[in-house]
Amino acid sequence: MNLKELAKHLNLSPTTVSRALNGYPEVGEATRKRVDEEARRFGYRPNTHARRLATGRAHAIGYVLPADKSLMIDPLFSDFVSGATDVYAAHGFDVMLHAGGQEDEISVYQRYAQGGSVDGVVVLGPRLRDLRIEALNALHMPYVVHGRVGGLDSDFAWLDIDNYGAFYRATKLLIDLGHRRIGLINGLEDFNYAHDRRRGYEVALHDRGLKADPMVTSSGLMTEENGYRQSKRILQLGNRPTALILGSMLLVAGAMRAINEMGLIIGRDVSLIAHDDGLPFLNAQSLVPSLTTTSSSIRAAGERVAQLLLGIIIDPDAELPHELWTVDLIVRGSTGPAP
Amino acid sequence: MNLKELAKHLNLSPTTVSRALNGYPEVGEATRKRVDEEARRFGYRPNTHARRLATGRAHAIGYVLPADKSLMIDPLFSDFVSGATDVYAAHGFDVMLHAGGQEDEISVYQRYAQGGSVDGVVVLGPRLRDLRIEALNALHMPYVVHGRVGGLDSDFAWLDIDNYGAFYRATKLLIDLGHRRIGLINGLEDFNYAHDRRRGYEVALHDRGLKADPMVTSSGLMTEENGYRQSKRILQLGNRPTALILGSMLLVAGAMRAINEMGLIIGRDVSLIAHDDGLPFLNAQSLVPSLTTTSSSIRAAGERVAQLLLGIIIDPDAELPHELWTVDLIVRGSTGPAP
DNA sequence: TATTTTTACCAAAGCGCTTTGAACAAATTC
DNA sequence: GAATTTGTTCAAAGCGCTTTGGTAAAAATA
Repeated sequence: MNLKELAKHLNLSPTTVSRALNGYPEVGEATRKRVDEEARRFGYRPNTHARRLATGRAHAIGYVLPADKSLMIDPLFSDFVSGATDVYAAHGFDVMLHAGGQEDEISVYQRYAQGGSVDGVVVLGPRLRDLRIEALNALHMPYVVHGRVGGLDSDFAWLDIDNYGAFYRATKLLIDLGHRRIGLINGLEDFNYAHDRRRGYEVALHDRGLKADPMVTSSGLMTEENGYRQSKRILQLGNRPTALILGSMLLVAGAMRAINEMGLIIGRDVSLIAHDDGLPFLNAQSLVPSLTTTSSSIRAAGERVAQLLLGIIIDPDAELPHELWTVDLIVRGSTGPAP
Repeated sequence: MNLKELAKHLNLSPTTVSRALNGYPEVGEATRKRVDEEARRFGYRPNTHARRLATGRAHAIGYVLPADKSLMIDPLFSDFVSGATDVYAAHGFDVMLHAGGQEDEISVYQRYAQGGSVDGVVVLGPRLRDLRIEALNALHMPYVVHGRVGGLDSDFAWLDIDNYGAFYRATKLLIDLGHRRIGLINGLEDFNYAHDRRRGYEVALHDRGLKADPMVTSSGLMTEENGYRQSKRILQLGNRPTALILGSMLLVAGAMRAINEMGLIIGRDVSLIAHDDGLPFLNAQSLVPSLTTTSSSIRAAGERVAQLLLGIIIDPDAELPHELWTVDLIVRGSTGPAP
């Protein structure tokens, strides 16, 4: 069942039916109701591609995951996007996904732009110097960055959490508890978020007259295994830290394993603070002892990014949004006074 | 730059240019080369929607995640789909994603079908009785199920791993090692894969004259927390099992926490076998002791499902594929003789 | 040389929708 | 009562591509 058939069935022109369904004012109330009813009765849906061709709008958003599998933003992605698809669907937008392929992200963007496949994209996991931003600008493709990119002159739309502030406060909390030697098990510091976190950590130490010892920090993949390895390495040092700050719950899983294995007690021998993205499968509160965290819902961020992106697509003249979310520091049982 | 402009620039008709680019035979070698070169030079890409409207093919595949967040197939999804997008891209297909929305899956399928948005869908996480299959049949929408659905008369395309066999062999291995009381921490048994695993477990026990004690089994979300809770509950029983079989690595993370907390030694006091989907962030081999697993790459499965789906889309008359993958039982350090 | 086949190209129709410009009737204003 | 405005409707063009049904020139056949 297509528009023409529906129109013929209703004894109306396709024009009128199209307008009735799309809520244009120049159509009588009676006919509008009649059209709506029959359309529903026949289960009529306009052909997506015809509509897109006619309007010039793709009504789709692109999510392109990095080609390099080792970058591992994966475990977060499902949650990040699951909040978003509902927002898009409410506006009649689809989500197109390209994940971990051979083709690099910028090529995918070019393909999207030239084929008119999407009206905008979400940029995930921005690096310190990220070529994607300038590529997207050149393509005139609307986008919102989840995170920020340093060292760029041009303005761009972003939503980020205050990674700097979060780790600053986490470090400060530990210092206030008497810890003087604090380890950091960070994500890959090529990523802006991890870079910001380290800065927060270092500045907090410096503000209290302490200095960061590279021996007790690390930057790497946020896997359970790496959490285990790094925390073990750091806690086996002669002058071992009394506290660790970790970039993700997966790192914590590994760290707890190492700590248990070494016979140390969390919250007594070694305090732990980690960043918690609110992933449903790894709960900070239910750990024993429950975990002190810097918390921010990645799902909520995904949802909000979707709204922001729709905003700049619908009104291209609107100012580019910048949102910096403060991060909750939730003190639970894994942090205690320095031994 | 569109076809017409490119054609004018080349002093050719749009017809010829289109045919040249799409590899049709009725075009001279010299002109073909000329067209290809100029197209590349101008970065010409056919408009996706125009092509789709003209051909009647969406050149897109739909992935619809369950609306119910509690079902938690999420942590696997990124990996499952990341293997697939490359396969699709190689055939010029896009991936459309709808995740965790208010709208139930069948409604999304209807929307896809009526709007012609996708040429096929992948059905994820099939339940014991799954209404999606019949809905898709009614819509004449090609699909491949990752997993199987019981109790259906109609034939359908699927790729599944041998969950029954995997847990049968895992259980048998433990029995052979002298274990007589073996716990099972399973996924939600509303899912077919978890149902099959329990069957494998129960039949293996039965074959050796043992019977499953409901007290030492559980069926629930595959979260770290649930792994912790259930293993703790089961291991605190008066007559405690000497081995546990677990449905996922996340459950293992929780179980290890419980086991450490109770002062038990893995591989000595309690043996562990878990199913490993090969998620990059949680590595079975690197645990201490390394974990005995039933292993199957969810990424490889995702890739293969993509190939199968493309197969039945490209040739609708082809027979519906059914692939049952055997699961590797990899014996490592977490399994030992019963104490 | 005359006829058929092949090769290389093109004009035009069509995919299903939206949107522009026009038309007609009814309601309002002068 | 004539002129204008308003409210509803429609015919037709157009979005950018593919594809059908040609045609003219070149090559092969008779």
